[in-house]
Amino acid sequence: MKNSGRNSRMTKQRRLILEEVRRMMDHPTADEVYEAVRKTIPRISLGTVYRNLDVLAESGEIARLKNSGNQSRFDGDTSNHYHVRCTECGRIANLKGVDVEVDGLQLGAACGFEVVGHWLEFQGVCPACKGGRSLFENVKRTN
Amino acid sequence: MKNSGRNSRMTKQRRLILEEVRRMMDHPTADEVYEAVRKTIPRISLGTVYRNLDVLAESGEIARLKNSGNQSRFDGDTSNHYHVRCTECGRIANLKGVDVEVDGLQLGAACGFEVVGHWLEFQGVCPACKGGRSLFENVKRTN
DNA sequence: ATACTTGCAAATTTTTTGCACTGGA
DNA sequence: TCCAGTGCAAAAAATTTGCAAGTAT
Repeated sequence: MKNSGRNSRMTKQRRLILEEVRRMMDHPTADEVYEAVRKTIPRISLGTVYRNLDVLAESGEIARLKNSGNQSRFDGDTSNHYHVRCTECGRIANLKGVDVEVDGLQLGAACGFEVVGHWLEFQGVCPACKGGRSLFENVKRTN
Repeated sequence: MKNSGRNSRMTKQRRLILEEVRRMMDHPTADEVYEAVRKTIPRISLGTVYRNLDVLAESGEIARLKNSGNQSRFDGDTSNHYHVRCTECGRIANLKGVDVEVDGLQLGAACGFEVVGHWLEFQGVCPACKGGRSLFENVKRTN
């Protein structure tokens, strides 16, 4: 909806932000992206990061994750996959090789909407949070 | 996690907030709930509304919806159902009678998490946004 | 050259919190 | 009675925006 009909320019800020979001596999927040890109462009502003994350999400080059908190998280991997979120620490992991068949027409008949997509996310307890004595105690915890 | 092991009291503010969220079928934001309860308790504070929405969501009496924007929305209907969100106007509708079978163990094996639940939401275009000339032109638009 | 983009700062929006007082169980 | 809950106000957190200067195309 934003930026419609206009040209967009690949500035070095935008390119770096895109690269960083793609490199960071932990679904970073805007602030985490800001901290990351600052290492390369120290004078970049947080506003620029927000503006570019919006543009990139709008154009589909990155994905904005849904969340029940108040901080957006982004994913540089836009290939078809779902996520699992740890209910204990909030960590998000990718879940590939799983898909849900959606009969859009049937759903549309049920609700009156023209269904164009869906969002599926799982909740669970990650290996690190399952307990110190588990088989997964060697998994690094980031918080 | 919050309020664990302690007593909670059903004050008239908390009861009213719960009633209003249950009555409002349009998945209101905290501010919309505030405006609604103010008609009955004019001196209630926004902080109280936030605190109670948190408590009620924590105890499972209402649900906090996931979203990709920056304002939490709540649902007073905690029965098992999914949502459809309009990509044009943001309106959210309930979708009952649809369910997804989740093989938690198989998923767990795929990602290492102990899967305990899931969130599924559909995106679509609502009747009112499908266009003025559609069969749905008589559906009320709220924005 | 044009107009999209940036850095900076200020402003907005949304949510949280400290504190003294109140009231539910 | 007693401590969770409230109103109020201030603060914090998250995001957006106005503007003059910079830069991709």
